Amino acid sequence: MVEIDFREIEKKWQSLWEKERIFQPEPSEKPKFFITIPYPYLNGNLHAGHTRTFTIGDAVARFKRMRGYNVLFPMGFHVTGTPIIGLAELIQRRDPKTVEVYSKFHDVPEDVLLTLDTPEKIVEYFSKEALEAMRGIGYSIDWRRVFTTTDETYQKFIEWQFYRLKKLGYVVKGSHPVRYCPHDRNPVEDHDLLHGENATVIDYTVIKFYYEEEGEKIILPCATLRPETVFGVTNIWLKPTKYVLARVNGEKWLVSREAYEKLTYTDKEVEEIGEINAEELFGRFAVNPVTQTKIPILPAEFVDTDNATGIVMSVPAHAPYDYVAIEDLKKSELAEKYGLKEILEKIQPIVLISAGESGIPAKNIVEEMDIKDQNDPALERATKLLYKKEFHKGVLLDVTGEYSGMQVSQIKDRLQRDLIEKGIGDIFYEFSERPVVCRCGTKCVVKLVKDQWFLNYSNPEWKGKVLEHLERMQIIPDYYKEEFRNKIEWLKDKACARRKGLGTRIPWDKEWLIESLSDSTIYMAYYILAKYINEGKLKAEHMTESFLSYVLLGEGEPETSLDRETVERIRRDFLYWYPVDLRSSGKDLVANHLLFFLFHHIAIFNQEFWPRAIAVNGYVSLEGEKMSKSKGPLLTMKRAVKENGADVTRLYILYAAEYDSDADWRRKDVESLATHLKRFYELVRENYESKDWENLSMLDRWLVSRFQKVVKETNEAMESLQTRRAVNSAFFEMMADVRWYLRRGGKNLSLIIDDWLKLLSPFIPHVCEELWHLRHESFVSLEKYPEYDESRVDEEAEAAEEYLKDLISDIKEILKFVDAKKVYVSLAEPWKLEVLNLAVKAGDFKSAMKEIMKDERFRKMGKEVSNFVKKALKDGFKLLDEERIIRENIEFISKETGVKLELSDEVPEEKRKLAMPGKPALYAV
RNA sequence: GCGGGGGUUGCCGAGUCAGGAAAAGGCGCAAGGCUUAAGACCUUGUCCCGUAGGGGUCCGAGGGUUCAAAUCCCUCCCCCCGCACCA
Repeated sequence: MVEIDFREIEKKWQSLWEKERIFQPEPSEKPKFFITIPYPYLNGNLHAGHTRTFTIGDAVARFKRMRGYNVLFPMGFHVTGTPIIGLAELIQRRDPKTVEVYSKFHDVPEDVLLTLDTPEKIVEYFSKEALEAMRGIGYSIDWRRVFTTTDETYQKFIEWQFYRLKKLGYVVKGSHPVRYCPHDRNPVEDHDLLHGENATVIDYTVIKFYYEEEGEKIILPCATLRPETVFGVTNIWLKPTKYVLARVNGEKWLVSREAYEKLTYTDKEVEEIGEINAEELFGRFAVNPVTQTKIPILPAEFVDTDNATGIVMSVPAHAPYDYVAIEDLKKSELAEKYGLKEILEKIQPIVLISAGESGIPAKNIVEEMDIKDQNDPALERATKLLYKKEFHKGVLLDVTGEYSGMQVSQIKDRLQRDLIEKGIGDIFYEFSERPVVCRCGTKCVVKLVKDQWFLNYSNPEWKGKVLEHLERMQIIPDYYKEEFRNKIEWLKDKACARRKGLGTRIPWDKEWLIESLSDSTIYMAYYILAKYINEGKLKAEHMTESFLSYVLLGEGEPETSLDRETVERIRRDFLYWYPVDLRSSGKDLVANHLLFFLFHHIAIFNQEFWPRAIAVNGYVSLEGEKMSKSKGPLLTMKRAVKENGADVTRLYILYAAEYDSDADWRRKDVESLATHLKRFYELVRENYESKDWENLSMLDRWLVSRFQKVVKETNEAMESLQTRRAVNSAFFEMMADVRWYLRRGGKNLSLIIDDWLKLLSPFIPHVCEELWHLRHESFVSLEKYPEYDESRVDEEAEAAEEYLKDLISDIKEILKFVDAKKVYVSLAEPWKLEVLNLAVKAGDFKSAMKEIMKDERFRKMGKEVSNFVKKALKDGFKLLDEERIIRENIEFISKETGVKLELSDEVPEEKRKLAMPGKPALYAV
């Protein structure tokens, strides 16, 4: 095979597409299709993951364009947030790991890398690289609309958006808990942690038990994850150690030393005013603020002063720990020491939850598991088991008063709210697992960030609208709709302001920056403005609030220095292009960006401009290994294209996996795919001649018919974004048929080549363009995509060819066992047509089988008959002229099998009996 | 734990919704052809048994429904992803 320089072909067509501006759409009478892919974040080079998502998008864009749509496919660059700043700092410091990863995996030459010591230089470098990479792989992007999220004009757009959201009441103030390092005085992200990456922040309900000292309430803030058990509290546990007495928001609280430290990071005002040894309190009584009952304060070693407040309420009926601790205490000398004997005798567990068992649940499980004392490790398991059971199956009993009859699983939030409203409850944030340690070695705490700006995603009305619109949308693959539904319901308010990073300031509160996912929600509309901005017509000073409200929402009058004609043109562009018809993205964005994308569109735009469809695709691994931007391994888009060529890279990534399943990039497979593409190239070049539609042979009709089925399959697959299925059909399966056609002596391959090139051009546009131009002047990229033409389907030709294949394979099978020179062929006896006639009469498979199975003869070979009938019906059974097929192809069969063939009755009786229509008897001698 | 997805031949993966020849297609491997040779290319084979186109096994495990189950129903096991304020 001749060497083909794919890179040269690719560059040639890329520059011609560019020169002829064929991917720069303007509004027209044609129906539009607006497809967007999330813009990449530029803290590195585009990699195989981007390659997958973007190539899927490009294939769809090209497909839709050829299907007659006016397609807009734009791209921008995302640089807002902290990682680029972090990277600049690492480069300044010449951090060895960073230098290694960026030179080795991101392919940035080391000397160049070291100059990228400011965020601006990083953005400039990587945006140039990204642009080259995307051009080099042949994406049909309209580059007139490119932008960067730090552009002044973009910031105007974001400011407008946030004013809008604020006006709608969707930006609110609040506080929220973050993981925080007291030493660095900063919130800590996952990669800043030494330990505890898996720790989450959980909210304990604090219930303000109290006792009185000289007429003043001293609050014992009990922290619990099960506030409903407050109705079953029999006592309070303190560790026999020193506690801190503190003034907390005006109240006097007793908490552990650790808890006091933690409180100083919350939004509460705290001040230490003394120290109390818990021992002084043992035997004294406190009041349960919910039930008003008096309960004793008792010692327990199992109390962890580093967990929440360090004060625990005891519910022996439902908490195995509490039950066992009371039993232990009865036997311990501590009871004697603190004079608790009498008190302990009186303690009776109070059952308040029914999960369908009798007696005291904690006692039952402790006895069942034979737990001896509070040091028994099985206690942990017992607690989990009981908790789980009661959470899922438990119902609250009458002792819980107004909550009686509620399910345990439903109670927590409501009770927490009620308690806080009554002034007897609070929240204490704590890590789910400890310790959580910062890279600097300091133990992290939960810090409550005050007066933070939030996007109010929990707003039920907003949520409701999003959920409702979701039902109208197309989600690909469809099972992701359920995932979206769940995530929308789960979404809580999101802090949308930051102290640090690149981006836009909150226009009414300039000390805050808008968080980087919050500024990337409706920017698809900005692509429409970007064209005018890049032309130099639209400038930041033109972009007043009223201008943006006018062109994007059609509201009011535009007060702007921009000329009216341009304003109107922008408005018309928006009306034409919006809404987004398809947003195609990696699945990592489902639980964040794609949700925000929906929420913000629904908040800001009129319903007719809400997104129509979302598609989700999976990740890419390298030789089975997970990719990592910051650690490697990584394969850049540029390198993939440089080593394999654009079309091979595209074809591979589209074919490697379907939908959200993950694709694996395997060098060997990619290389072998290159040979397929070369074979295709040669095949077309050698056979691309004028075609003869006049005298079609049966074989030609077969080829044309098979191609129609491929066209149908490919179209269907692309409509649902199944690129793997599409490539498999359009490329691989068609190749197999073409090979058979040529082997059978077909001479008229050109019958399908024009359409075949069109069919493949969304996947491998450069090669297709090159081949297409052997006989045409136009761009294949702009041709009309082939459509299924049923009139060209020829079931008879297909059945005949199938018959031939079967016959050859049968003969070969026999020849494995018999060393013969000649094969006699004898056709089936006519009565066997009965089955077929019955089947054809019945029409569909089910009733056919019912009818046929009534006959004992056929029933005996039920399976065979069923298979036979199925096939006959599926292929639109034609009574084949078997004799003619054999006679016409007798030489081909001989050539394929290496034996002589003869139609003859010399086949022995017992073999002739076995013959079926479509399956003649054979006799080899 | 909650939610979503999945378990098919040496590997990747179709087939499951609408039960009816399991294994399309790709990779890998093997044989033959072509070639000075290698590569590429073409052909064939690749669950087991079989000196006549056949038979058997089989779709994570176990039950059930049916003339017929990878597919429908029940029970169980295992794997992946998300659970956030980070792009």
